[in-house]
Amino acid sequence: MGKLKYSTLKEITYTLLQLIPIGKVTTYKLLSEIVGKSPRLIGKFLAENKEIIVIPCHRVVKHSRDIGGYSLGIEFKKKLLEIEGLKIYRVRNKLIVSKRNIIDLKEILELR
DNA sequence: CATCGAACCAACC
DNA sequence: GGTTGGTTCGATG
Repeated sequence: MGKLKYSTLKEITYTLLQLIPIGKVTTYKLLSEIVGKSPRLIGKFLAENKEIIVIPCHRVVKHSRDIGGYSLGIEFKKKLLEIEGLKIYRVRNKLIVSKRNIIDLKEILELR
């Protein structure tokens, strides 16, 4: 996805988020590979997300499986994910999601 | 395993 | 031009 403006890329990212099933998460990196921008920028898009309800930005974690950040606090993010059925482990002051819960949207979209 | 620095890229100042 | 993000990766101890 080459020459698109910031606001368009952001909308695309938000649309992709809607495709993540409840009980699954994806990562900043996997999203960045679809959008064609840096994971850092994907994080920025999510941080600017105001529609916390309709746009499920809590379903994005770091590629290291660390739960990552959340504008309403990572404890709340943890709670939301647990409500959706994910198991989250606390490993030495880090919150980790298990690998089988992480999906790559490229597979759903058949982008290969 | 923990810490660190660099790469990342558009917005904002 | 420098700083700033809900990040990542490789190097180092």
